[in-house]
Amino acid sequence: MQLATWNVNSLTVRLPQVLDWLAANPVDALVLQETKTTDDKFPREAIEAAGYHVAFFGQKTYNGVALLSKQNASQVQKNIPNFEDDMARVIAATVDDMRVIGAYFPNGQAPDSDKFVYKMRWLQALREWLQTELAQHPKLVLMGDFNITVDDRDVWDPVGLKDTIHCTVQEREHFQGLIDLGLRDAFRLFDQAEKSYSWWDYREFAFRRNRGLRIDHILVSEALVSRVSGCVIDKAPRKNERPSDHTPVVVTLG
DNA sequence: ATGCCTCAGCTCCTGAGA
Repeated sequence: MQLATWNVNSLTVRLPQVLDWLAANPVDALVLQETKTTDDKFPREAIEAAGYHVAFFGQKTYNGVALLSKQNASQVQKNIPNFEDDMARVIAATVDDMRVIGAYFPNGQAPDSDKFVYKMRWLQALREWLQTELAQHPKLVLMGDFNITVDDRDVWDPVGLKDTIHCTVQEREHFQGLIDLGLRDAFRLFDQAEKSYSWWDYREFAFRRNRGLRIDHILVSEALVSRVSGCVIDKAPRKNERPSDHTPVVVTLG
């Protein structure tokens, strides 16, 4: 079984790439972030025609998430319960025997901004909700665009970007808070190439120069760790014409 | 360079992304 996450930066623009990628990588579930489309315009038919069930939760212009799955998804949850939020950032569902959560974490903009304050509040609410989710669903996968680098290995220039957005101590403490709930960073369960990233700026030939960040993650609960047989970043879609700035991350479970 | 790309939209500029 394979699960994947991809921030597509507009599903309207990237739908053909998503369908092509699924044809080549028929994963059992795929969560998307930054669909940037309202639910009435969501391309449900095209995705169902590709053999996937789909649950989605969007808004105009910004944010928006979706969960595609070969098996039917039940108990669909949109956003964090009991956390007031204007933004469509979370979609969760039960697929097979697993709770699958796709999330688009707030960007945060800058450590001294109001958006950073919101990011901290959102992270705290996510952690509290996940604690209850884990109690109900010990087999749980949290994946998406975290907008957090876990440590300096995830940063192309850790000196120059020290304490900047995605690299602050506060963000990393929140990431560790998720780990402390009993989750593991699937990518680091395995030996990986140095300078492995999941996002590259569109500017300054950042992809070609591999000036990137690893901010897209897949966390698996302890109950699933023994089943995880691999986790890779698929850089191929970043080489497409009109690529997303993010590329998919894929985990394989036995 | 508060820039460099890319996307959406109250679209020919602006806000946001990371």
